[in-house]
Amino acid sequence: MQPPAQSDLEVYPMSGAKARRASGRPQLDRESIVAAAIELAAAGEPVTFRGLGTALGTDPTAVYRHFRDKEELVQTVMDRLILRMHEQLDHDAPWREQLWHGAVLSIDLFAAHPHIGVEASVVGTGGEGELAAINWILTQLGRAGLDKQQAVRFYAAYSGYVLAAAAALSRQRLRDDEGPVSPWIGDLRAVDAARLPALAAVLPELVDLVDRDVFLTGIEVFLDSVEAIASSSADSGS
Amino acid sequence: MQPPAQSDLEVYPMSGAKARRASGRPQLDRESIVAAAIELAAAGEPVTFRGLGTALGTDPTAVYRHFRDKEELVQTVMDRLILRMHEQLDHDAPWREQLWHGAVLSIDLFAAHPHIGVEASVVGTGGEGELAAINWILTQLGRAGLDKQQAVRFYAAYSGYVLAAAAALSRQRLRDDEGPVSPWIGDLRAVDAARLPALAAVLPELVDLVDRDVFLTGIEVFLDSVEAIASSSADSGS
DNA sequence: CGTCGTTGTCAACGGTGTTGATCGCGGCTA
DNA sequence: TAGCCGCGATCAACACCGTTGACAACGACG
Repeated sequence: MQPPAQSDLEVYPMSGAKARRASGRPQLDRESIVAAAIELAAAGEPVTFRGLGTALGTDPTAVYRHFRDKEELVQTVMDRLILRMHEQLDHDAPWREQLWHGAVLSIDLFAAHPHIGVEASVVGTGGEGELAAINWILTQLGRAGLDKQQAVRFYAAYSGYVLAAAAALSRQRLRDDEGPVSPWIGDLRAVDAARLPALAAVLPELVDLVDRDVFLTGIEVFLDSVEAIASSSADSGS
Repeated sequence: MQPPAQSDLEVYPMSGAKARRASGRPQLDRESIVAAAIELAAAGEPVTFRGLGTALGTDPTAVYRHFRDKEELVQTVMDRLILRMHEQLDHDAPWREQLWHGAVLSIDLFAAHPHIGVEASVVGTGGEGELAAINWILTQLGRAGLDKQQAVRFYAAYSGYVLAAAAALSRQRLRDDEGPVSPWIGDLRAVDAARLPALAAVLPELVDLVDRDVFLTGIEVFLDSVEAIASSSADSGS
């Protein structure tokens, strides 16, 4: 985790007048590219090959020597973010606290890198971080008292929901940057109480759920249901 | 639904030699544009201004006279799809059947229009369809026995999850079109049983969860938990 | 010492959303 | 009825994006 000698980016003697070469030998590797991408995303800027190029002091297309696609790049970056989340967990805490904390960390981490976070619900990294996260979730669900079948089902629900939340929140962050908007539900003055009674009845509660809280309450719902299922199956089990 | 006189596209006498005009008067309106967009999406083709133009027999940029953005277009299309889902529901069925059916309908409808569905988890239409859907979900949750607070919380969880599922499934449909891929979890031969025991233990169950079933089981989880919460609060209530 | 693979460079392509000026038709007003 | 005027379609162009292929420099290797 200690930052390796990474600052030697433009320190080459540069024989000619033109700045064309800058290519001694190594220059780029997956690590530095991913780091630059995360930095860009953290600054709220879009992660683009050209932007990556200027950030790294190289030609944009040089990235293609280390990543086949933009998709492979984004996947790697996302996997790194998931890994960060996983590292910040307290693996000795009670299962419910861990799952809660992990969800909050994921959502906030992705929302802090919006241009990456938007893609969250739609990719699936297949990398080290994701595998570790799956294993962790399954472990906690097992500790909660779920059997294998139940754990797998709840895993799908949990991760799907968290990633969706992260994507939606990132999206919102991006929109807020380019102009203030009304809360997450479109224009709720248009709600006709006669035609949509159930909606109108809970309108104040809905407006209270802003931003991040919308999703966090969803997580609580999920954790509640884990407890409910676990205890009920424990009843029938003993 | 009957096709209106829409075939008069290039049949104008055309005073000059050039085919430039073709513009009598009406030509386009929001309705026909949305219909064309849905048709494109249903064919698995990307919804693009240029493609929309050729499909409608007009200049691509003509669409801008009826929609401010591409985003506004996509939102409108999505809202129309949600409306279709809502219309196909049996509003007299038991709440659990309705919520289940609605989830299945949503997921399948979006997956049948992949290039629109991918955006599902990330937009939020704010239109008529979405409002009707919210009202419907809240109504069913109320019938299930949840109070207002609980209903709002479960609504967030339910809709977020369904949309995420739709987006993920659409994504998968698109990928499958351009080349067969391994199942939803990346490369699971790389799983190290010693480092990731919980994952390795349920690996067969995970592989069984393919495609759409991954998400449908998640829906069941949510519905189970609705029942659990509702009955437990009914206990403490009486 | 010559060859070869790796890696950065450069120019270019095709596709995207989006904008501005232009123009023709139809409805409105004088 | 004659003339204005605005709305909607058009066309050309812009900026940006991911991606490709040919090329050049450098280290490694036989």
